[in-house]
Amino acid sequence: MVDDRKLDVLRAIVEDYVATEEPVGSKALVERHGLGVSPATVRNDMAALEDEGYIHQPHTSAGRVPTDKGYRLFVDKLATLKPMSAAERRAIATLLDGAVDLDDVVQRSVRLLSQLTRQVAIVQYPTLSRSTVRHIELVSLTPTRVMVILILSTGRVEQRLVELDAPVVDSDLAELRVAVNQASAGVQIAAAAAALGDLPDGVRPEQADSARAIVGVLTEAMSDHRSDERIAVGGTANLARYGDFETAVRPLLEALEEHVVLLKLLGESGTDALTVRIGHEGPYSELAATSVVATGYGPQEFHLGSLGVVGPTRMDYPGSMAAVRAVARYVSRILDEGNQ
Amino acid sequence: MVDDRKLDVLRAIVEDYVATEEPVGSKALVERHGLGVSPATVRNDMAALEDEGYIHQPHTSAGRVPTDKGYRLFVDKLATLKPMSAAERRAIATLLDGAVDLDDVVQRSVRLLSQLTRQVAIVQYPTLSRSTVRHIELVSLTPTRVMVILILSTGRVEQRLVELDAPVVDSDLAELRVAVNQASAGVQIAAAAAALGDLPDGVRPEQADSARAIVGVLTEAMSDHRSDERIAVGGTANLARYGDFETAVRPLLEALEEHVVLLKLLGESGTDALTVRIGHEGPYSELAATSVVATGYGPQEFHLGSLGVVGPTRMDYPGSMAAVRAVARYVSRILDEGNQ
DNA sequence: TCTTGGCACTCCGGGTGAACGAGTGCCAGA
DNA sequence: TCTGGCACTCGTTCACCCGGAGTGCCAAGA
Repeated sequence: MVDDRKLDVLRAIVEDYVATEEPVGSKALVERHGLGVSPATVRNDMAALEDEGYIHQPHTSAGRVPTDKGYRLFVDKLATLKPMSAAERRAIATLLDGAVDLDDVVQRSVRLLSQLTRQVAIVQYPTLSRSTVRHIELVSLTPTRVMVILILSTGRVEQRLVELDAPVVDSDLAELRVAVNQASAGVQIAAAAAALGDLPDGVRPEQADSARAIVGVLTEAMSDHRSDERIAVGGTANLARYGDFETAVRPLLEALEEHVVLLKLLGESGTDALTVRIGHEGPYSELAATSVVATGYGPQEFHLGSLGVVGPTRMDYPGSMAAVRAVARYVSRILDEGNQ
Repeated sequence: MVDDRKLDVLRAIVEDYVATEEPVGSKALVERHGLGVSPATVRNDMAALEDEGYIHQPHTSAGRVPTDKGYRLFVDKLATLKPMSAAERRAIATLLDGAVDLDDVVQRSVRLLSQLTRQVAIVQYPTLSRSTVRHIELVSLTPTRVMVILILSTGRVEQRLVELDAPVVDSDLAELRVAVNQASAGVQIAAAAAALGDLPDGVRPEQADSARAIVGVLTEAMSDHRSDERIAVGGTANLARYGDFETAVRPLLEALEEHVVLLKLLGESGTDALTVRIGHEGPYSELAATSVVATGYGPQEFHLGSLGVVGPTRMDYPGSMAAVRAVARYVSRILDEGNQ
């Protein structure tokens, strides 16, 4: 049974442990929180909580430390998101409003998130796959060299250089430009890639080769999932605050190098809900000592990417959750504005 | 006086200390290197080297450790660049040749450099300021919205969105496109920005407002030094190998967050020479325990940016220097090819 | 004059053991 | 059901000691 006072005790343990980084004992607990009972009573509750697996004793006659299960209960039942202060809201607004392009939005978000939470922040660039084609531009640099520029609805711009076997004149290029834009403007990129594939058959035979080369590059750029894997990381210096280097810092540092790992951590779930993954709940056993607070972002239920923070299981969940949600909302709003 | 044998002793001390990370004593020295003299002789030499400030004793009755001055002498006089192995050369070639665009070149270079040296690698993106304008493209998205795309000789592409007060028809836009390209194509961007500034006066009055808006955005993009400060960092996980967290790892981790600091570390000197900055020789007293091996890159004496590695003063200088130089050369070559 | 073996000395690092104290579990009484 | 008391556990800290690596110096040899 989990009665109210035991929950209070658990909450107090989590809060104290997060603050002090040291196992917390019964006496300190009643002193620092106003639970109106004696240490002995708290001890009984602690024993019960330990039986049920919510807390754990590093060794006999040490204080208690929350287990992953304990944090989970705390997050699910006990934590109320810390509201952002007015100053923090202002900081978010002014910093993000100053962004000049998509890259800048992402860079600033990472920085912001890591400063707000004093944790390591990760932000996934908006994925290509869900966005639509806004415009395609063909620029002839020399008669046999064409720069292909693909502009997407998220504001992302991809450019590729194409070498043609035969020279192409400007008027032909203009025709092609119209054709590719007709085939793909406003269309989701998977569909656009398919539509473009058929295009070379429809053009005049003299143009077919050039068209094929250009369309080839375009479809490749559209299906290039390399850019789906792009991720920005910030706040690594916050790792310095962690105590145990070997079990907590080193594996995380290694994980941060591997963007594939980070993507998995963020959870490609595609859901926009705020999710908290605690210690062993995550996919990597080496990262059993770290938790992830993440959420999707994107205008109106439209999942473009994820962002979040990673840190030790002993982290300030209410604060991190609030910050992650606030930043995600703001980023979503900005992307929406740029899209109208 | 610094005779030959003393130099040999210094070299041996540096090599051993770098390998073992422990102060090296006279006995171990004669055993591991084939200096044909007795420990006692070596001790005399060590005492002399210490008097001259090249090595240092952490405490009485400990072995010797090179000082910054000692490393400096080692790098200047004693180190011969370790030639890259065939496998390493191949790895550089295949990895970098696979890059699809400028961003990719930079990303791959960081990765490569950090793997080759097992250190933290930093690569500066090619600066705008030294490059020339290859092409400017104006794309009308809606009648009052124009996407301005600036393509530079380095392959960098900058895009900006412009909101016009009055709608502009496609033929006018085409005229403008010709005008801006005539004014700036092939010109270094500082000069191009100046030339563009006069352009709005020369166009038909109806177009003047649109021209002003577009030129404004262009010149802003050209003089935007934000992108000059872009830097890629990789191999942070290699920090985990360092011993002393507080003095070596933490300050470096903090520095890595500050791209301005990194730029200063790389040395905006503008020179293409391979430079080694050892410990206190650098601009930051907090980083007295770290060294930087860096060089500029760019096609034929044309400095586009810098790249290098940072690590503890106790690092493998010959190996790092060779790797940095090899990668810089390869990157330069690739940028040159893309530029023809 | 340089090199070498010998020797006394220094000092770090690791290991041991005792005192301490924080924290616990349990029990009896309110 | 809560509380105060009490015996017990066990990690932490400190002093202390000892071994070993390494040194500086000296006197003798090349």
